[in-house]
Amino acid sequence: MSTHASTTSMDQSEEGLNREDEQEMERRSHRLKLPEDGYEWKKYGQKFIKNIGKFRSYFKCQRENCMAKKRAEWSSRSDGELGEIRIVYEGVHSHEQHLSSSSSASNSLGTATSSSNANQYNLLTQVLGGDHHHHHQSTSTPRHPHA
DNA sequence: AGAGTTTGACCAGTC
DNA sequence: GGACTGGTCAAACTC
Ligand SMILES: [Zn+2]
Repeated sequence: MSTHASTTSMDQSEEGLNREDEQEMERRSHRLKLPEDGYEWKKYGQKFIKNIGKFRSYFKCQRENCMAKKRAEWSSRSDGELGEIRIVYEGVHSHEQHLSSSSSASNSLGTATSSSNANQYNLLTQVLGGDHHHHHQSTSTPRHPHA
């Protein structure tokens, strides 16, 4: 038996998508898109804050000379329905934002830079356990200027 | 191939 | 001193 017959069975060398792969891909295709703010961010962490029952993602500006950070927070919904996403900016940018609203979608070559993959992140849960004490700290609650 | 993303583990601060 | 939380890093994975 054995005798690796040339391409064995589950060889995903180049073209061989298994159901699991497709499932994974499909799962991955469901990502949360954050509103573009004109800056490029790199996600470096995500955690679930059980205290508030919300997810929190951590982003950092991609500029080498920029240390601005961004924090995205949203409620956890098992229905797949996300509440409102609150974005908190920390630090200041030492550069002007380059990405802008209009003038995007322009590619001489069809490099498919489509804005489809602008800001897509996967939602997952991190288990946090233990709720005993309560802490009171000025939870900055930014209010909107106006509804 | 590379950049960007994902996820668990680690660290620090707090009580 | 231990326990818990929030924040960050790094390896692994994806595209
Ligand atoms: Zn910046």
